[in-house]
Parts: sequence; C-alpha cells; structure tokens
Amino acid sequence: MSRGPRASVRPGQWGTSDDGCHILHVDMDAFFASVELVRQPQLVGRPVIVGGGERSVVLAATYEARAFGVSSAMPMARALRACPQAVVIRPDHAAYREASAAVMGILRDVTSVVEQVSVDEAFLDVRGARRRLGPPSVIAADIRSRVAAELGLPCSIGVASSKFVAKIASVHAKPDGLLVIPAAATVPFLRSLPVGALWGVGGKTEEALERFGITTVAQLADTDVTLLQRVVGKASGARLHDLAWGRDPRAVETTQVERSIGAEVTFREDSSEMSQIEARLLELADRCATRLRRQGVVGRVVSLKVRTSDFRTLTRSRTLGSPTDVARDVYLVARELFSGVDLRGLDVRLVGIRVEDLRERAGSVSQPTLEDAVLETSQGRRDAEAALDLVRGKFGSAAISLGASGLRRSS
DNA sequence: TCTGGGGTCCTGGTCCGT
DNA sequence: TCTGACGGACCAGGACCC
Repeated sequence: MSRGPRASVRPGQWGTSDDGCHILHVDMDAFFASVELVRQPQLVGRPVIVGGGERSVVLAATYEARAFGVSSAMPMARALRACPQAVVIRPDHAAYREASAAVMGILRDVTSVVEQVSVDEAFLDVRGARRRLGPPSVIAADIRSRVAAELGLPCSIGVASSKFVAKIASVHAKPDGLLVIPAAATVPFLRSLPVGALWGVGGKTEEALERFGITTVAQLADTDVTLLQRVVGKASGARLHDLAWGRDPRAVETTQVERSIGAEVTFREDSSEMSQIEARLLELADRCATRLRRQGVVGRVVSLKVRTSDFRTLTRSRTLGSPTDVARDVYLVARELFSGVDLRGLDVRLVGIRVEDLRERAGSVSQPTLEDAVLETSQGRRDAEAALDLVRGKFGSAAISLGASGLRRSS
C-alpha cells in the first residue's frame, strides 16, 4: 500500500542486468481489496473500496475505483462522492492477516532472509538462494507467479542493490509488475525522480525543500548537506542526502523488536462525556495490556493521545516507576494524564493510549508501589487479567471484559 | 475536503545532576 | 555559595510510513 509519488518508468528503461541486485521488495497490489476480490469474484472489474464508516478513510481501493480519483487514506465521504457507484466493503483484518501469512509463507520458501515490513510488504535478501533458484529477476518472477497461482493475488516486485531503491522500484512496477534497477543505474534512476519519492519526504518536508528550490532528487543530491540539515534537521538532512546518492547500507533484518504497543479510537460523534471517555480509555488500556502480555513484554512509559474536535492532537506521557503489562495500571495513568489536558472547552474526537519503552517481562524488575500496599499486589491484578486472557482465548474476546467498577480506586 | 489506526523516528524544550 | 557548561532523562509535538 505504498503511497509515494512516481515518475513514468518503462520496464527495462534502466537496463536489465541484475548483477549485485540481491534485494527484492515485494509489495501486494491494493492488498485488502484484492483479498476481497478473491473472496467475492463477482466483484472483479468493478470499483471496490475497503473502508469503514463515514468518519473513516479508504484502506484500499481497486484500480477501477482509483480511476475515479479514489486513493488510500482519502476520507470515505470524499471517496464516495468521487465514485458513488463503488462497492464498499468493511475491512476484515483477520482475513487479511491470514492472506498475509500465506504470502509470507511463499516468500520464506525462497529464502529465510525475509523482513516483513507490514501486512502487505516484505524485503528479501536472495543472495543465498541464487545457486538454487537462479538470478534475482528470475526469483522475483517466480514469486509473482506463485502468489498469483496459489493465492490469486497480484503483487509488484522491485529488484535492486539496496532496500530503499528496491522499494522505489516496486512502486514504479505497479500494478502487477516487476522492475529491476541495475546497480550501475541506481543514481541516474534516483535523479529522475521527484523529491517526494525519497523515504521520509512527505508533504511538509516537500514544501520546506521547495522553498529552497529543491523539487527533484537530482537537485537534492547536488545541494550541500549542511544546507539540507538546516532545512529539515540534522539527522534527516544527512539521511536524505545519502538516499539521493543511493547510499543505504541497511541490511534485511529477519527479527524486529517492537518499541511500543498502542490502540486508539475515534468516537462516532465528538464527546465531552467523561464516563464515555473513561470507558474508552479502559478499553484501550485493556487492549494494550492484553497485547503486552501476549508478547511477553512490559512497558515503562504510558502515553496518552487526545484529538479535539478542531483536529488538534495533544499528547501527554508519563514514565512509570516500574514497567507494567497490567491494564489497570495503564488505565489509571492514562486517566490521570487525561485529567491534566486542557481541552479549551472543546469536545474529544479521538483518544489513544500507547505503552512505550518495552522490554522482556522476564528480565524486568517490578517494584511494589504504595498503591500495591494500600490495595492489592500488582502481581495479583496481573494474575486476574491473565485469567481474562485465558477466558478470551477459549470463548472469544467479546466473552468478558474489564469493568470500570473493578478498577476504581478505593481512595 | 475534512481527515483511521497501527507504528517509528526526530526535534526542541525543560529539568536535574555533575 | 553561586554560576555556567554540559549531558542525560524526560516530555510534548510533529512528520512520516503503511
């Protein structure tokens, strides 16, 4: 579901040699929509939008819908105005996860060096597979054939000498294509692109660069790095300059460490009702804590996000004395942080909770708090919530939930 | 036009200890 | 005891990605 800007590129325009091009970027085309077309083949050829209700945005759209100007991340209301005849399907994330696992299974047949970036894309380092399966471009073509034949899903693949260039190549290969950027053509290829094609250049950075007359990767590459650093910051400036010259030493990482776990929700209607907001905070804390326990991690920072009816986003965070995976702990901190937010009389549109600074639960030391002494032990609360996990595992997540009454402080 | 939900990373400000 | 420099931790916010 890449959204980067593109230039017009013909297959083979930059050459066909895949020497030194050991990185593949596999990107599923309109993934959620494609999965729905497999499930409902009668919709093939029709404009289909996967998205939620009026206040949500487009998650995926078929190319037939895109022809009407519909694009991912567009507000649903606007998408439906652009394409009123579109078939709208509510997202079924479980189905997409299942399809994603099947795709990743095919990729891991090719090589064990697979880095799954998101539900619909992955990097592969195919150096170790060359002798067995052939050159990278042949491997890429085989992957596309297998994914199409076994799962009925289209994907595009970029083949290049680095992750960043492979990623851009897959964007330019869409839809349902394959693009090789030979190592020797890397810099000329990059120089042909608009600056927004670079990873890390979104709307704001593009505007900032444009003020200095930088609209293409070529212009950025030729700009003094210290000037870039003044415009977009020290770290970003150096990184963008490196990328513009095709310098991207990142390896394909097979293990990824999660740095935070969070959940957020947008109210159907903006609200100022404290009981409603607190109920949502409790749900979110429960969702975060459940995932923390499932992954065997605890977090030391609780961060609250509040979006007001004027679309202003505020964040507040607090570092805990000891890390936690207990919903009650997370909820109480989030509620306290919320009480300190100045809403300026506005209603709340969204609330979110994120638990950060994660570490292995086994290795963490949990210090008893004063509250533990007054109420019950943190371990006791954790045990109770772990019991809920078991019930949910057996009867489904809707079977039981934390109640606000059980979490109320006794003070 | 009217903006989801899951994340990561960076920057700048403040506070505190040395 | 006061002052300033410096670095690290923490915090809030912004930008970006899928």
